[in-house]
Amino acid sequence: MEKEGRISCSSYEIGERADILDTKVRKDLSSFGQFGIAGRGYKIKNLKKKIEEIIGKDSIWKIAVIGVGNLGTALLKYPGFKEECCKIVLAFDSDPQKIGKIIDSVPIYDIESIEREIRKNNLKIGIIATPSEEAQNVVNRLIKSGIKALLNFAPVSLSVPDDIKIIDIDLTARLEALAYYLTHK
Amino acid sequence: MEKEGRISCSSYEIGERADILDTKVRKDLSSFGQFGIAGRGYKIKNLKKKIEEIIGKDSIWKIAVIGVGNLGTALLKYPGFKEECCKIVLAFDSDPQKIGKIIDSVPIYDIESIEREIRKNNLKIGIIATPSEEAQNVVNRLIKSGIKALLNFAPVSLSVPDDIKIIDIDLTARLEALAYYLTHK
DNA sequence: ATAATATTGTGTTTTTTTTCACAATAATTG
DNA sequence: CAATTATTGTGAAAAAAAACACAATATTAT
Ligand SMILES: NC(=O)c1ccc[n+]([C@@H]2O[C@H](COP(=O)([O-])OP(=O)(O)OC[C@H]3O[C@@H](n4cnc5c(N)ncnc54)[C@H](O)[C@@H]3O)[C@@H](O)[C@H]2O)c1
Ligand SMILES: NC(=O)c1ccc[n+]([C@@H]2O[C@H](COP(=O)([O-])OP(=O)(O)OC[C@H]3O[C@@H](n4cnc5c(N)ncnc54)[C@H](O)[C@@H]3O)[C@@H](O)[C@H]2O)c1
Repeated sequence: MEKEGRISCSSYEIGERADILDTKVRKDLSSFGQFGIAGRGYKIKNLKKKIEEIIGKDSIWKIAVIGVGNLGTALLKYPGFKEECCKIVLAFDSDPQKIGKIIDSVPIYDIESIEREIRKNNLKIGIIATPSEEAQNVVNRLIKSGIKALLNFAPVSLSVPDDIKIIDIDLTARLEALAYYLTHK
Repeated sequence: MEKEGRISCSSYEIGERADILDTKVRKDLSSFGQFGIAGRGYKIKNLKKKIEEIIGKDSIWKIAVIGVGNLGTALLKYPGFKEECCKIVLAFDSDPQKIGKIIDSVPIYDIESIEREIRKNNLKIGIIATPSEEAQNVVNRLIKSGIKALLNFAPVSLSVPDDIKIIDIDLTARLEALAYYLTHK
C-alpha cells in the first residue's frame, strides 16, 4: 500500500489483502498496542514502523547459508532479503569446487571452519540448504557455534534443544497439500 | 522410518518426530479412518500407503513453473519432487535467452504460449517464480488456462477466485519470524 | 489361562482462536 | 452543531483445536 502511494488504510482493507477478517487484524495488532485511529484507520507508514519494531527489524540480522547448491545459490543471489531485516553474510559448503568462491559478495567457506566463522561473526540465524542426510549434523555444529534460529529446507525433521527455534520449509509437503485439495474439492 | 528398516511404530514415535503429541497424531488420522492396531501401533508401509491415498499421491500431478530465474531453476533441477507425487513438466519465461532451453528435461516455453500449453497438457498445478510485479498477471493467465492450485514464491498477496487454492511461500516473512523469536525470547 | 504391557480410537474437557457485537471516537455533511 | 459515516479496540460468545482420560484390544510373559 505504501508503494501505491496510500497514506492510510482500514483493518478491513488489510484483511482483504491478507484474506482474513478485519476483526482478526485488529485483535492481532491489539496484543502489541493501539496503532489505529477510530473512524480513520491506520497511518500506513506508522503501522509499518510499529510492526517492524515488533518483529525486531530495527536490528539487522546477519545470516549464514549452509549448502550452496541449487537452492542455496538462489538464496545468495536474492536481493529481496537485504531490503528487509535479513542479510546473508556467510555461506558454507563441503565441495572444494565451491569453497573460496564469492557469490553476490557472500564468501563461501569450508564447512570445516563453520564453528570458528559463525562464532567470530556472532551469527544467530542459519539456513539449512544441504542434502537431507547432512542436515542433522550441520544443525548440531551450528547450535554448538551459537546459532539460535534456523530455516530448514531439507525434508527431514531435525532434533534441536528447546531454546532453538526452527522453521521448516517443506516444498514437497506444500505441493502435496495442493494435490490433496485437488483430489478432495 | 521405512528407510530405517522399521516395520511398525506408535503414534507416540510419530509425534516425537513431528514434534506433536501422540494424541494429535491419532485424532488427525482418525478423521480419515482407522489405520492402527490397538497395542501394536501402525504398520509403517500400510500407513504410508493410506496417507498417500488420502493426499491423492496415486495420481501423478503434472506441474508448470512460471519464471525460470534463480529460484525457478533450482526447482527444475530438484529431483525430490519426482520421487513424490509431483512432476514438473513445463516451464515458462519471458526472456528470449531462456525460451527454448531445456533444464533437466523440462522445456522452457515462451510465456506468450502459456494458455495453449497449459490447456494442451491439462495441467492443474502451477508454481509462481516470477518477479512480484508480474505475478498477478501470470496468475490471471494460469487461471484462464484451467489451473486450479498455485504455489506462490512472489512476496505479494494475489487475488484468485474462491475455487482456486493458493499457498504462499514467503521466505522473507519466515526469516522475520525467526528475527521476532530472537528479539522476544 | 491369567496377568501384565503396549497402544489404539474416541468421548469429554480444556485451551486457543476466531468471530461477533458494540461503545467510543474522529471526521464529514447538512 | 447535530446527525451521519467510518472505523477502532475490546469484552463476550462461538467455534475450532488440542489435550486428557479411558475402555477396548492385541501381544507377550508367567
Ligand atoms: N532445489 C530445490 O528446489 C529444493 C526443493 C525442495 C527441497 N530442497 C531441499 O533443499 C536442500 C538443498 O537442495 P539443493 O537442490 O540445493 O541441493 P544440491 O545438491 O544442489 O546442493 C546441496 C549443496 O550442499 C553441499 N553440501 C553437501 N554436504 C554438505 C555438508 N556436510 N556441509 C556443507 N555443505 C554440504 C553440496 O556440496 C551442495 O553444494 C536439500 O535438502 C533438498 O532436499 C531443494
Ligand atoms: N531467489 C530466492 O531465493 C527468492 C527468495 C524469496 C522469494 N523469491 C521470489 O521468487 C520469485 C523469483 O525469484 P528469483 O530470484 O528466481 O528471480 P529472478 O529474477 O532470478 O527470476 C525471475 C524470472 O522470471 C522471468 N520473468 C519475468 N517476467 C516474466 C513473465 N511475465 N512471465 C514469465 N517469466 C517472467 C525472468 O525472465 C526470470 O527468468 C520472485 O518473486 C522473488 O521475490 C525468491
